[in-house]
Amino acid sequence: MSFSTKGEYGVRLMVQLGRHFGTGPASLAEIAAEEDLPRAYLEQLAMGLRDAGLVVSTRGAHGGYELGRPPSDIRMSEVLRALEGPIAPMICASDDPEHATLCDRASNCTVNILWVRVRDAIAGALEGMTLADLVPLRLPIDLEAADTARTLQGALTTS
Amino acid sequence: MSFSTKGEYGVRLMVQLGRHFGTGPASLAEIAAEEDLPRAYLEQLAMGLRDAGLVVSTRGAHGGYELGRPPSDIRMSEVLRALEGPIAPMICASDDPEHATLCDRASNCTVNILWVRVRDAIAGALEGMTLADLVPLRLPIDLEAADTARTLQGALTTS
DNA sequence: ACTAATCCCGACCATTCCGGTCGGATATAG
DNA sequence: CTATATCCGACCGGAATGGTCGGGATTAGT
Repeated sequence: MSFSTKGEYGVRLMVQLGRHFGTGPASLAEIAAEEDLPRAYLEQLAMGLRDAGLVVSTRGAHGGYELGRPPSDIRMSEVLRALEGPIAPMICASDDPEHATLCDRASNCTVNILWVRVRDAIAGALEGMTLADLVPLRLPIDLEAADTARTLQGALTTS
Repeated sequence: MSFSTKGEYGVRLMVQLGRHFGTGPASLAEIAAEEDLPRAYLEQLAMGLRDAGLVVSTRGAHGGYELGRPPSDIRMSEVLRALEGPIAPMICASDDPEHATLCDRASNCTVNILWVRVRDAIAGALEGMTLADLVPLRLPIDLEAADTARTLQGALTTS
């Protein structure tokens, strides 16, 4: 169970764009250096994010990418959907109705409800965070988040 | 974002074993036929589940596999960990402390908290279900589960 | 003892996916 | 005109993984 590195790199790209927010377009070369990621590969990801409307591109000299909206207005669920497609821990439990393929053995398939629950859990976690939560370098929010995570986990394991 | 088919097939295997619970060992050939899965491949999965102590094997004629514990005593988190290894949406956010590799750029990495939250959400969802929830063919519990899922989703999207 | 059924297990194959590269077209600032 | 960007399709190599094969060990029934 894991996200692809497309997701990882893409999120890191978005975070950097978040840090540059308001200062005009940032070139991919710049960001590739900051995050130590392959520039050519970031191009692919940036184009996907642009097609999803999350990012605006400016071509030519002094061009680059910038966020289309303030970071606090970008839910992480949107970001990962743009990068990795519909959230679907299993083919038969996809976000996207278009993409969902019914179990061919729907009669026997009681398993589906498991994947659906997992999917909703993931979607919920992603829905609950915005890019703004990830932009700051390290602030009190770090500890705070760790705390809430810990209490959440506690609540779950004791239930 | 998805589980491997190892997870899918393995869960279906476990569900079948759950249905055979109490009636002695079930052969893989039998289960392969019931679920229309490749028998040779199920062997690999069954052995992993056996090593994890979730199933017990009996060799020889009329042998097979059976659950080591009643279905209601088997958390789905255990099953998927046995099948797919530690729950880790990202390498830097693994369940297993052994397996976790720290971000090399821990200073910059505010992203980690995102993956940790997702991981906890997944683990929570899996922890909250047992094999017994998946065994019944289709009973009232189906509708009930669908209902709770729907309300859960509602709670999440409105939060 | 013989046989059939079954797990056990390692070696192996084939393919798909995906991270990543390259090269060139297009656009723009200076 | 040139330097700097994005843009975009074609391509590559390797890893992961779904899946197969064959043979050995073990046991039940006869």
